[in-house]
Amino acid sequence: MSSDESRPPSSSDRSPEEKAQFECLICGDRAFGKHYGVVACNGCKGFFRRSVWNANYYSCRFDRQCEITKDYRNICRYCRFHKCIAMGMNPNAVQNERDRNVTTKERKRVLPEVLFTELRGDMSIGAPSSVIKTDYDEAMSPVPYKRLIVVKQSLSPVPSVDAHPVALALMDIEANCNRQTDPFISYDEDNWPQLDIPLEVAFRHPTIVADRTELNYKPNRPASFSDVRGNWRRCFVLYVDWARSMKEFNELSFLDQVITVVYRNLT
Amino acid sequence: MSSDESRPPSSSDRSPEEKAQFECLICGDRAFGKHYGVVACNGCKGFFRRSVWNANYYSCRFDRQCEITKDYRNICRYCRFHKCIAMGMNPNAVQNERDRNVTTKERKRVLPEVLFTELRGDMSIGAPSSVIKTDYDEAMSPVPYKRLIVVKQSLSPVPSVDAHPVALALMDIEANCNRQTDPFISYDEDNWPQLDIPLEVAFRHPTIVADRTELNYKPNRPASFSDVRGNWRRCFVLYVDWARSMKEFNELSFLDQVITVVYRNLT
DNA sequence: CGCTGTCCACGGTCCACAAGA
DNA sequence: GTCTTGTGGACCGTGGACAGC
Ligand SMILES: [Zn+2]
Ligand SMILES: [Zn+2]
Ligand SMILES: [Zn+2]
Ligand SMILES: [Zn+2]
Repeated sequence: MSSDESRPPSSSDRSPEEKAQFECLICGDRAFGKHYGVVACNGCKGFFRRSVWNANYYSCRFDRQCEITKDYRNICRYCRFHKCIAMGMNPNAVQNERDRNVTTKERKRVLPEVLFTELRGDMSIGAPSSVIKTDYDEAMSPVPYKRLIVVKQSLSPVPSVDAHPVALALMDIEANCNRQTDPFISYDEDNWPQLDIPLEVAFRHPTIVADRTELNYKPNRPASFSDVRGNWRRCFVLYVDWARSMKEFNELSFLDQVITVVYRNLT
Repeated sequence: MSSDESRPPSSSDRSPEEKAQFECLICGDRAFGKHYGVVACNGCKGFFRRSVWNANYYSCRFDRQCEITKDYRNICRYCRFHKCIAMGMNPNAVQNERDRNVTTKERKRVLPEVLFTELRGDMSIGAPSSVIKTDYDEAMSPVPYKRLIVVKQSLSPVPSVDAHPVALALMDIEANCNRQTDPFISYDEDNWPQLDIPLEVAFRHPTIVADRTELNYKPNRPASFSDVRGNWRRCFVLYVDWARSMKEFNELSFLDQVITVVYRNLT
């Protein structure tokens, strides 16, 4: 996670006067310790937690390169959240809601307890239209925590993307999803970061997984493992775009189910 | 999780690599040994200790049936603490900062041969109003450790609850205390668990002692030993409810004293 | 209202130590 | 003496509450 810092990054002193202070890796504000794996200030800590919890879709009004500093960190939530991820903040470290404390007046918060199904065995899905027919009531079985996990070493044989039904299905998806690209590409194609994030977070912030690079289905060379992984991640974003475009017609939990059906946990 | 570990539940290996792991009886998290008499994880261990120490009143926001699992164990303190008790965690094994030297025998004492009989003939207490008048400065005498002990075998003859002044006094207590019932009854009436807990803990978490079943003072049959014990436990909860309802007017220590005056330790 | 961030209570990991075996 | 076992406690990083914006 964190490379060997010259100093131990744990906030050793809680003594009131001389508490060791560090610099928030996100915004540069002063920090007193690690949060979700990263030396961060309290503001970025709370922001990250709320971002993981709340069902907000962030978008950047500018060119996705907003600089995040102490004074301007609230200008763009999209770029702030992406910097949190880029700096290594771990969404899995965000825990569940806890018991409330007695001192409060009754406050109501609706936490959508999204459950995902576990898909075992082969990834045998058809076109998206057939996926939609999946009975998701049955799929609501209590498997509490699904994650989207992408590791760098792809060891098992991976079928060619071009021949896979997923890829075939993708080609039928709406053309505007296919055409959707991002103006600013943040990931180096040969050096994708590893990911291990809750599927829900990935669904809500798909560009964490991959940038919307231009899609190209024509084969031009034998695919390497890196190619396959990159394609897979790009396809995930494409699927999410597609699913989100039907958001008006479906329940959110249902869409989560669709995503879950498509991508199974690779652990 | 270590599922197939069918070894005796003493954490034999502390060796770094293959330390034997068990499953916390409370939440299912991995555990390395017994805590307070029960195979439990470190989290439940600390939670139980703090619950016995701190002056917190837990309450369940839901229906008192919250499932306690690793991921969701912090959602309801009430149900977590009750599960600790139900699984056999022994509050007496929680030591105090002061008297640290508790013998292992004391810690491992499950439920000794100590007999409880509070409903003896000479327990002449009057109505609660008279109890309030008790000089509690005198009662403040250093009696550090009171226990509420209920064992299953009630051997000595016990007078009928209906004729006892305790029962008579209860009938004068506020009607809303009488009417207070719990939506979910967890104890099987014919199979109460034995109890041996500090009185303070019982005072703070009365539903450990008994559920708030509907009260009925009318005699309809000769009371069995089981009936008397059940009534006594139910009455204890009623008394605690009553005492707590006057919390605004009295010091907590005073209330503890009241309870202590009413129920004395027979160890 | 809704989001932000300060501040605080508490959760859980890890360790020293004490009592037995 | 060593080893096992289970304490309390320090510690850091969680979430909660609430005021401010
Ligand atoms: Zn920051
Ligand atoms: Zn931006
Ligand atoms: Zn546990
Ligand atoms: Zn509960």
